[in-house]
Amino acid sequence: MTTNRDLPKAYDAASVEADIFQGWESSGAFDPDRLAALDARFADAEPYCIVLPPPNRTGTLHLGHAVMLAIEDLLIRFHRMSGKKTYWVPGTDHAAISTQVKVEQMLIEQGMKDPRRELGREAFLEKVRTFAQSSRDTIVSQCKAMGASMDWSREKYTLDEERNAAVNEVFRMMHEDGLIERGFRVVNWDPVFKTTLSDDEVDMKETTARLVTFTYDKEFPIPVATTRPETKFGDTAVAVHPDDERYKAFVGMTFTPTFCGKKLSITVVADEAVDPEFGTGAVGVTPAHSMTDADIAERHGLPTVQVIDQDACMIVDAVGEGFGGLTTVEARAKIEEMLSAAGLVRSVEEVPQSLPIGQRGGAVVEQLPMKQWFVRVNKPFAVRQDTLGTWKKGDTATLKELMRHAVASKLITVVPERFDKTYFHWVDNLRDWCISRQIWFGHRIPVWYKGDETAVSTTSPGKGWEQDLDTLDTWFSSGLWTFSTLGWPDEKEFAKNRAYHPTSVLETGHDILFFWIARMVLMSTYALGEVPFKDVYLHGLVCDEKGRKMSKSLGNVIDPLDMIKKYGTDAVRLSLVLGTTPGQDQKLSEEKIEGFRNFTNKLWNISRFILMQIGDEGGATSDTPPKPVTLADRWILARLGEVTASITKKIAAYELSSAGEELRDFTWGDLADWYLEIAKVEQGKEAILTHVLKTVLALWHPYMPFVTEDIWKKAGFEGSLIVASWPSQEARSKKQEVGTFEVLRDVVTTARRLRAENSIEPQKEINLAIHGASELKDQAQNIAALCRASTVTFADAIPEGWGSLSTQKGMVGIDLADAIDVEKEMAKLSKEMEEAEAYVASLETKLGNAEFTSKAPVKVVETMKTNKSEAEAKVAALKERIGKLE
RNA sequence: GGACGCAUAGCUCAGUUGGUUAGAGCGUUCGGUUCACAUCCGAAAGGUCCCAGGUUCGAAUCCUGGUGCGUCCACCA
Repeated sequence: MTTNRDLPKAYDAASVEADIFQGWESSGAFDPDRLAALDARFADAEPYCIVLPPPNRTGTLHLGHAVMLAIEDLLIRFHRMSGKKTYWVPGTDHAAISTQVKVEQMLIEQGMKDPRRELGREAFLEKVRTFAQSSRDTIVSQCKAMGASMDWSREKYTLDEERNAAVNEVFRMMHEDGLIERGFRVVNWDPVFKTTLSDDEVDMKETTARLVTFTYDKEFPIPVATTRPETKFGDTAVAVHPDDERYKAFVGMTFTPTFCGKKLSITVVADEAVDPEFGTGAVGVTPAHSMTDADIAERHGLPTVQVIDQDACMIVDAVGEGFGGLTTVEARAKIEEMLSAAGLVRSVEEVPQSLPIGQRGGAVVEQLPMKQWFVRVNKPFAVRQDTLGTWKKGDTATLKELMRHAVASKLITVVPERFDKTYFHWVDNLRDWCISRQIWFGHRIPVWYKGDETAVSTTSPGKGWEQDLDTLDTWFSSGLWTFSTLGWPDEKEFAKNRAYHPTSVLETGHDILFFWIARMVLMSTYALGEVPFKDVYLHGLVCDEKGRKMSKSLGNVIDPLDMIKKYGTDAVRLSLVLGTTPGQDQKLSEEKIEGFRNFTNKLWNISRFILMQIGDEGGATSDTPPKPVTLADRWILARLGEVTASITKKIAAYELSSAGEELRDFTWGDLADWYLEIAKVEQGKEAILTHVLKTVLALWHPYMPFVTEDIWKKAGFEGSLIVASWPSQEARSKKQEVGTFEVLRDVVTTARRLRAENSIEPQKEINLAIHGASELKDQAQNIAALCRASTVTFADAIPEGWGSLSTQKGMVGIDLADAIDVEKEMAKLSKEMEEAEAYVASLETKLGNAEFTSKAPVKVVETMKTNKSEAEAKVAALKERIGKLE
């Protein structure tokens, strides 16, 4: 074996990462079917599968994606090392409207006025496809830069042929089951992009509006209030609360007022939805332009009159003279003017209002009645197969019930758990899902019409059939992602991958719970009768150091690639995983990344030191832990076992941050600061050092794959770390060893403090006396080295004239060559004694309390007793010392 | 309007079923040319665990109420 164990002084991530990644990829470690060729233990291994939440092909990856990749890669690497056959499915999302809008805006910036009209459907789509392709290339290279160990040879795309087959099949099935229907209903309409939007694609923007209270005409008895006077041409009723005494007499009556030159037919209806406290307690009902009004209209069988068209203009035929063709805003002003002139306005006030805004383009969304395709979430249907262990084939259920049950039954576990509630709330309030879009980029609605749309087909279209021009909501295809990527509906292909579904975990940002997670549950429970994943892990959003969302307009965006170049991928990954909590938004600063760059370098130097100790020939490479010789050996091996067991448990429980922090504290605080320092004194530790290094590199690998793999190779360890075995968690209950070592630490730290307090030059060697830690008698050599002492004596008392400090249960002293300030020394010791006595007293009180000793667990009482005797020993030592000084 | 989250050292955050004297990183101060590392080493200072009650032998932790900040959902015309 040729090794090059002379590492440079500092780790240089940029110079090695690309090669390391290349090595992994070509080795086949990312491909579940090639793992067995790398290590036999994968041959009949349990499957572990994550589907990558496919990034949108709208540009480049941001820190949110980086978090996702860091966490998923961590989980994949952990499970791969643990011996699972890991399959991380990569892919991208066409993101229909987002991508189309983006390209449209780019073309407009390049000088086109109306790109869609100018280019036509095919030429425009070609532009979109070109953009999507280049975006995809960028995304793939960014994923690789993050070290993501997914198999790009199996890449999927939400808009490729196989996924289209899945989309068409699910559509066909749902249509057959009556779950997808075409209907004339009020939908969200974006008048700028000229497409419908789902409820989830509409945001509410806080503004103020003029609330006008008026009557339709002089004779109409009930005043109503509105912020949208222009829609009032479409009013077909006035609704009041059933218990409202003011209006009871009018309920059931129909009036025919003339509103701004147009004759209306207004029926007064009683409906629970009306709040009698608000405004006049009466609502003008406009079924065509409000979903809530549409609901009221349905309950009372009221007609619908549309007054606004798809350009957000008034419809000529439906409105009063002079209004046809005006925009809604123009019409609004004109109506208020006319009402006012006619003396019909009771009051006008500014009120806060939430305006519906299209999530992508920012246009004010109109609610219009249109003929569209809907997924019926509340409609009972006969399930196609045994479902979720609860419904037998043929049983009746609704999609909403399936969605609810998947999580309520704990078939899916959500981390953090509290998002259950959010999910249930969303599911319970879900309305039918409008899935047809009037944009061009996306899956075509798989429906063909003949004649005057009288004949409809969802399968093979013949001659004379025309396909629906609309496309599907992008979430329809992403909802199928967990199984469409595994080959469904192709039976042969899906059979090959069957063991991977349900996938192991779905990891994504909590902001996407409704859009995506819920829809995957819907699709999977419907089409397969099973959940799409067993666990859901939701990470928080990445904000800037002030807690603000990163955005281009604020100029606070941190580009992951910049950070990777500057600090290395491992540092970026650590900064995104450690110091975070699932579901909790995190603040990220460049300083944080820098701190973790320092840690990667620390690990590098720990390795460098160990490799120098081992030398080119030395060091056992056997996996069985070597025999410890000294206290420090026993301690480090015990701690290593403890830490391995603990972080294994934590990672399995998704406590990724905590596990990483524990490992960091061990690596830096135990291994580097103590064990390696002692190794400089106690020679001949090649075997243990090698074992510890191998174990630590393996434990760190899921978190920081590059530096660990680099060291592994340079150390000449066998094979590739990516497929090395996860360290065994052999239980090592060596509590007493750990305890004794803690005493050593305490003594050394106290002696160092004593040095610092007395301003003893660092190079100067001291004489050290230790009182009350006789178990350390065989550690004199280590203590001497760690404290820079020329002599170490274990004494019953600290000699007079020496400086001293108390330890946990005794004292240490150093020879100050009679340069001691007795008064100062006394003051210091008295203070220490006071504190120690107070502590003893408080413990005495507690231990003297019969209620405490009888009710508290034995363990707690025992620890307290130990503490008390230690503190008492300390007090005794202090007392003696003070006595001497006096 | 509803739901959820957060509030602990100057800053960012841990604190896992309630249990010793509440921790870490960064920052600060002091000291360092110790042959792995100054991207480092040693030491120190720094806390009314948001407030008020309650439960308990015992509360940062559980309960009630309040305050401040944030997120999501709904939305009153």
